[in-house]
Amino acid sequence: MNSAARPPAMSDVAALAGVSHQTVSRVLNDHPSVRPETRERVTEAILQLGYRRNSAARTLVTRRSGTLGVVTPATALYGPTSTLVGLEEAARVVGWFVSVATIRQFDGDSMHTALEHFLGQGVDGIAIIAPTTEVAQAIAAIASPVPVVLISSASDVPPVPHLHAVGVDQRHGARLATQHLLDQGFPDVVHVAGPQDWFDAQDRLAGWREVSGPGAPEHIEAGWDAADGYELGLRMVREGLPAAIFAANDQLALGLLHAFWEQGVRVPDDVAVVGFDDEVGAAHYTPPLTTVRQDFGALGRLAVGSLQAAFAGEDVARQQIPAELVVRASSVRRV
Amino acid sequence: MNSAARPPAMSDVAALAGVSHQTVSRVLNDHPSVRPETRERVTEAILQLGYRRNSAARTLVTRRSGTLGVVTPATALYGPTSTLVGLEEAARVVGWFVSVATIRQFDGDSMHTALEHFLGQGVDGIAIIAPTTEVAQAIAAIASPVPVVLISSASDVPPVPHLHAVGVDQRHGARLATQHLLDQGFPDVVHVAGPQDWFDAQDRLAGWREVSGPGAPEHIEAGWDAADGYELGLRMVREGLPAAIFAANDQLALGLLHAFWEQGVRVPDDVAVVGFDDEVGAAHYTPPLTTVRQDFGALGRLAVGSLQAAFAGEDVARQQIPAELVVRASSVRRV
DNA sequence: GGCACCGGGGTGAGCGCTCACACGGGCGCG
DNA sequence: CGCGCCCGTGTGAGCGCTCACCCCGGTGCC
Repeated sequence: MNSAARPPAMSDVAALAGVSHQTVSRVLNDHPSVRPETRERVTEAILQLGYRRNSAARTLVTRRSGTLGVVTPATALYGPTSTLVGLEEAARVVGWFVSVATIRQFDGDSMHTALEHFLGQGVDGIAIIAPTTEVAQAIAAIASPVPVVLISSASDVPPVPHLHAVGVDQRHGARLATQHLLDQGFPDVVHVAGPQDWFDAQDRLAGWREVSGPGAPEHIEAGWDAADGYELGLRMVREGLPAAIFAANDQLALGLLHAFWEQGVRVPDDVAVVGFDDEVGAAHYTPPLTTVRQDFGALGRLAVGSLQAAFAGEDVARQQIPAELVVRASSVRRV
Repeated sequence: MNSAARPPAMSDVAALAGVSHQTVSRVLNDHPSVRPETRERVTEAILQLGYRRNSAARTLVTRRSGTLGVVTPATALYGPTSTLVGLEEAARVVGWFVSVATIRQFDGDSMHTALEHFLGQGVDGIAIIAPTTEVAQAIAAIASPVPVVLISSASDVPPVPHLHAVGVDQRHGARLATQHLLDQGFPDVVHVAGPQDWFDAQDRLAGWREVSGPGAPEHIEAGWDAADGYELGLRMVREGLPAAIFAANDQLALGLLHAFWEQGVRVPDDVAVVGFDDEVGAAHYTPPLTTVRQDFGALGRLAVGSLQAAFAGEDVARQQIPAELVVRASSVRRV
């Protein structure tokens, strides 16, 4: 075993197969003009030596690393992590590696650090699971030599060169949820909105407003956490319950359900609740939660496709994926 | 602007600063013997040119990519995603990049593909969020030229060179949960176990058995999903309720709570429930769930530390982190 | 028969960096 | 005063690959 010494290089394979290093390269890159028997000889030498192409050398000369950098918030939240998984799978299909950087804060500094991190690494493209307006502004301010795709529903991403944007149509999802509640006969629908510096929160609010109309009550702004929903739920019980609530995500809805259950308020009889995300477990909340599902697999594919288009020099418009309503017990009054 | 042409190289910086490329390299690598004024001149040239060190070239010559490969299941499950986040943060602290590969199945083929993927990329080390025995066996069968750390509670990982293992002490956590229920005065504790090809499930079962003793009723094996817990809960209601249940994860517990709530069984009055994971939202289940929390940040640091030790040639034993019990309403009978 | 052309394959340069080593000058010390 | 040593810096090789180009021999066509 010479395992520890130095991994085999292309020249070693070439020597063993009795060809030039260039022929080995041709075999590796599926170049057509190699005789089948030569190809086979090379392939066997590769196997025998346990040869693996050195990607650093390849990257050095081609100036392409085949790596996609993904910036994601440092949380185990359902949306971002699902998006990450979707991205990884889509990237792998087209032969890209995925490198990850998490950020704790969405300020310009963190974003700048993360981008530098990736650019120094030589990624070919960057995807940013970028929820807040602040992030978007930070991105816009940084001149990236590689294409960047912003994954968010941002309806108003500033038009920056190299900056694409894809997302699930949050507004559409919010319309579905709100309309569903209205269709159930609830006279009006209160919206518990997420932090308004998040695009998703903005768009869910906008979708709700489109359907509920100008006469609807004001929305209530909250965070994303179940604790926020819980506090709010308790306050509602004290100050008066609406007929129906559209919560900006499932965690908020979960907190509301908790508060209502604790206070003896029945859902959906006393108040109907709809969430957003269809988190793992949402089908087993008490009661099972009506919510809006996003196709993160499709989202990942869309993001990757968008980057590929960017490489090809195409100027892709913003692309959106429709959302899907999942109706469960929390919004359907028993007859 | 010559931006599109070719990114500036070390030699460009050197020319601008009036030094040799080697001096630039020394500045970049914080080599002590550079005069402060020279250093400053170089630094300024770097800034002026927007120079970024080409990591491919660096990797090529040093044979170190500074990249950690992480293999993780392709799910948004709380445990794996939290571990991933913990790993990324720990890796970044020591200056490593994190590259991710997700796998859908835990068979040897998938693992082999993922490892080849990383080895071809030239990672310096690999962390495997490796839940099943099958994965561990697959790893053991692959000779990796770089250190591999298995992140799992596996008590019986086969001793393979270069294969380290770290984890949260699942058995300890299970003992805490079970003992807590016994301390509350519940005569016996039924365990709803996870899939027994998962290390975590095995160890949680083992910990439960250690405390509950041989006289305890048989455990019930299930999956990891809330749906499994729900089915089981319904069956328990039909066939007879235990006094207390220790579920192998929070999702199972959530399903149980759902079934019980639906059937009018009160928790914890009729049956107490404890979960495992302390997922986001567990504090707002109905009722709030007593569960076992794992410190994923510490886990990531431990894994990274273990790899660093491997680089240093140390032969590190398996390392475990204690778990922590979080008591909430689902297991505490109201007085 | 001469020439173009194409399949199959080889040669050499160079990507941008680090490493080993060389080199000159100042300083301490015998 | 001479020698050695260290500080600060430069020189050149080479990491393993791809790209541009060259070369040779067989085939088809005028």
